[in-house]
Amino acid sequence: MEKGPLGRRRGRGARERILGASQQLFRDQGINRTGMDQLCAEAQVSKRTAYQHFPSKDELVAEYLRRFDPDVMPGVFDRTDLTPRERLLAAFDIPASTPLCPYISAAVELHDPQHPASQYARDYKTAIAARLTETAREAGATNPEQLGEQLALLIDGASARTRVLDSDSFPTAAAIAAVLIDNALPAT
Amino acid sequence: MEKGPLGRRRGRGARERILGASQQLFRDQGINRTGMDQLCAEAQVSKRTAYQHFPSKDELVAEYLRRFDPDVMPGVFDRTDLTPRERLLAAFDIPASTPLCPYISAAVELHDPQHPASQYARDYKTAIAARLTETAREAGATNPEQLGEQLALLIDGASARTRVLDSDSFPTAAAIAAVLIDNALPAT
DNA sequence: TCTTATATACACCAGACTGTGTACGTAACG
DNA sequence: CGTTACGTACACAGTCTGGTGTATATAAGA
Repeated sequence: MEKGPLGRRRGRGARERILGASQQLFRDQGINRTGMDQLCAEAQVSKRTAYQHFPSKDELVAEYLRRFDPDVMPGVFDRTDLTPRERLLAAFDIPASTPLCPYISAAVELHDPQHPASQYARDYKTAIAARLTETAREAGATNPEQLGEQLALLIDGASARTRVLDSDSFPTAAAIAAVLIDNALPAT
Repeated sequence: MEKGPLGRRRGRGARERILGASQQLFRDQGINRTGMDQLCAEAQVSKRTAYQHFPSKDELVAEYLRRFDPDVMPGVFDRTDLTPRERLLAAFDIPASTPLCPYISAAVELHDPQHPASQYARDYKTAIAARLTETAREAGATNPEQLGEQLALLIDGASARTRVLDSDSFPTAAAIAAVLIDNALPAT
């Protein structure tokens, strides 16, 4: 078995299997309803091994959230085939695969702003708002910070509402976004 | 002890104390993190009594949500001293007392659309949207249903974002609401 | 080869959880 | 008064939880 560019992955990759199972189970069942026994069974990893990689479940949850960025909004902001305005709207084209932004879920389930994972949740939310702001600036918005923050709020609103009502709310959010963007751009 | 208009309240009102403690603890700590032992201690009720009033914790949670309506947005929609437009905006004047809409919290924590309480959560969300729609119609919006749904989404977005970021997002939502309302009203 | 890190199987712990069984008060109401 | 419904105290069952101890296998790297 070849070793990767980093010194890691010498064993059989138990750590990655654990994180993979975490993504699936934490999203499908929630964090609190997923026990370590079930998680280890799903990952085909002994419980002892899991606790050799992660000192506690809380730390595993934190790492699960830290690893999440690549999956959400994968290339929306990097699509050069779209105008900045189209890129802002593309952020609302979510194929209903996401049951609920896992960061909102985690913040509710953990219920403790001091939890190591809660910090990652805030960081991620801030990062998304920053990218929206950046794109808004490219689009020529008069107040990019405001527009970015507003669009971020729309995304979270659609996520939450989709979860509670069990029906897709992103189209509604996209409609609002279109209005806001048109209002924020001086003239086209 | 006089008996009320209904045949109820013959005893010493354990049921009301239980529901009162539920409101406080479920909101402050979350549902899953609040055990029945703690809840009964807070309500100064024996655990046996609690289970004589509610067949299970799940049913207690359902009743807790069912009883919630009066507390949220108490008289916003009934304030005759405000114009319909002002009433729509007043819905975003939330004094940061609400940590997170308990219905969103419950939907995330329970994590089961079949749960008896999840139905109440959907009902409540629908009711709020309906009242917003109604007020939007009074205000003369061209598409009241759309505006009502949009404003409801803003409230949920502000709730969720306030929770995750630990900072008040309702002003942002109010700003969006003002834009949407102005856009939806033909002319003033 | 031998050493060392990684993973495994499996039993086990202490605590929290929801929910119940039992026997006992006590206030209301006829 | 006595009856009846409500409430109490307390122990306990059964289960799940996160987390650990121990002894053993296996593959990588020297």
